[in-house]
Amino acid sequence: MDFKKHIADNIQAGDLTPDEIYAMLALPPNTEMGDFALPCFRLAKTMRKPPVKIAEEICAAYPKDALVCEVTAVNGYVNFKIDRDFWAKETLGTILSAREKYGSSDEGQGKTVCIDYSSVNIAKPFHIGHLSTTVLGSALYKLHKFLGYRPVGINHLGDYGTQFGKLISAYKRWGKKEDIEKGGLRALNALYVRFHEEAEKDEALNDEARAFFKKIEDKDAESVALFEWFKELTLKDVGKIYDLLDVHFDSWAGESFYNDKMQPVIDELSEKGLLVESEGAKIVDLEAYGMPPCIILRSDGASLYATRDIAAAVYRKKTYDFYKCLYVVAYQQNLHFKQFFKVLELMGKEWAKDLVHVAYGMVSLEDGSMSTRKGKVVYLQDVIDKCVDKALGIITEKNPSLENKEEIAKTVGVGAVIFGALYNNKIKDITFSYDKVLNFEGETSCYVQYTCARANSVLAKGGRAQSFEAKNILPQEFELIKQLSDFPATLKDALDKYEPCFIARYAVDLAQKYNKFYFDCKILGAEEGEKNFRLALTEATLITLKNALSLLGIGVPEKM
RNA sequence: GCUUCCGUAGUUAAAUGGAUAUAACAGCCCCCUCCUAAGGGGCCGUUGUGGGUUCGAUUCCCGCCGGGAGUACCA
Repeated sequence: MDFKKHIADNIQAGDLTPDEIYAMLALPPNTEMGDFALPCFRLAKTMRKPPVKIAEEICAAYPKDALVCEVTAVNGYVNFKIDRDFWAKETLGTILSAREKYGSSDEGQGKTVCIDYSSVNIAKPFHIGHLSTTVLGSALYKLHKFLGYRPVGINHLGDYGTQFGKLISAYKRWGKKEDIEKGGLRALNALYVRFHEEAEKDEALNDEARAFFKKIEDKDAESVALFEWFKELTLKDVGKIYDLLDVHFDSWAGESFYNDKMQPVIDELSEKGLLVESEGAKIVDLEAYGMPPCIILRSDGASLYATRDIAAAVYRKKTYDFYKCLYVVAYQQNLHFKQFFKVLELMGKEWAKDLVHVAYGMVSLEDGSMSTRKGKVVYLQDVIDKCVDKALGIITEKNPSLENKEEIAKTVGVGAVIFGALYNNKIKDITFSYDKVLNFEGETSCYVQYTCARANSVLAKGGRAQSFEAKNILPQEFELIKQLSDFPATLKDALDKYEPCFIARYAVDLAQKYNKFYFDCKILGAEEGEKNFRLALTEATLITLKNALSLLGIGVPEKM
């Protein structure tokens, strides 16, 4: 239950409504002071009294009940303490009955949210630059679903552009079918890299590439067949990665899907008088909004990615009638999104306000940025393989008799890759280093998984508590209870701010609190009543940790 | 130049405008006759700079310094 609301409803402070008081309630810096606090400084002006006095008055007037066992006024704050035994009983009861649904809600009922993420390019192997959008988007997808929304995962494939002409040109010049079948996307990418090298020496290659791209557009059988083959290879390759990361999509409508959906948009822009000619191109002037113009048609008449994105947004609104449409794309494209959102607004689409660019930071290597053209990339499959290998090594060393070592190593290794990408605020840039992802200690998914394995082991030996009572609970137990009861609020916050890292940090906090409890308090050796309570606490922790990790796409082994 | 984001221990990072700025990693030192030591504890050590708003600023506003990104026909 919402203790904060209970407190807010019982406070009389000037002419403030319970909702306003609710918003003012804060958390004291430590548990000894209290569980909730009302700072009274802002009230001083309207109530025309010193904050210390106001706090004392609110404190004296507060009607104590079974829930709120202590109210104190300290230096202008009113501190409230909730009855710990009550809190514990309430929280554990909720978790043990909700189980894998603990933390879920129906706040999103009837609301569809489109999430555009991962959006891989055809013929490019999956590298660490694609990781953030993929795991961020996937976590947001799972989170929305958990909170009752209907998410639509969209992989906006990069399947259109002159690069495919280059690829066909390169393949026809230097490629062999068997090599590609054997070497997959990496072999294909090697051809792409070679093309750029050769094109530096021979300009004519670029003309050839453009010609091949035109052939695809004109539906030339051979070129289309090659392109379809490349696409098939790509989907097979990224499909493996998606399976490992537990990532799913509902739509694979890529850029080429919108080829025939742009003309109506161009017509509409033109009808509404938004399209003007400038330097030979057709643009929407955004100077009034402090932005460079949004180019809709190039001077040669070709469309651009803004054109395509506008058409895609219109299509998505029509098809899904979304409540929100999220674009999980790096901040590099901030201006692009601001521009085409504004164009839609100017077109009179009231739903333009529901488009959200979920921007995240960039990934670079220790020796500079990545470049597919130059072949300077770190492939995600390699990173995953190394993590799984390392996990397997540690398992073999620490727990040689364990069954399913490979399976567990996979869960731990993949978890490390996902968790590493989701642990910090999404806007932070990441410098990729193997040292970092291969570290399995401290604030990591492995730490959380290990905590789960411990909890599992305790439950395997002690059994699940059939019933429990909470009496005179200890500080270590209370810290854990508080953290457990905070899970639903953490999820709501994570969704509101589009920050899956809140969930990752929550999981680490919870695991830390459990480990402290585990170290300080005997579970199996305690007397019957205490033992049952601690078993219930252990099970509730395990359930919550599993729920948290599963929202990130990370599994939990029984043993490790 | 303009727009925008970022600047917190040696490093990577937390912190709805609130009370004593929080972790992890690295380094040094403790703790398995005890439920999984992939753990727990201790030491060391932080808000770039100058103003402003505020009872109160890491957080909001302005200037400066440093870094990233973007800035018309690539996506």
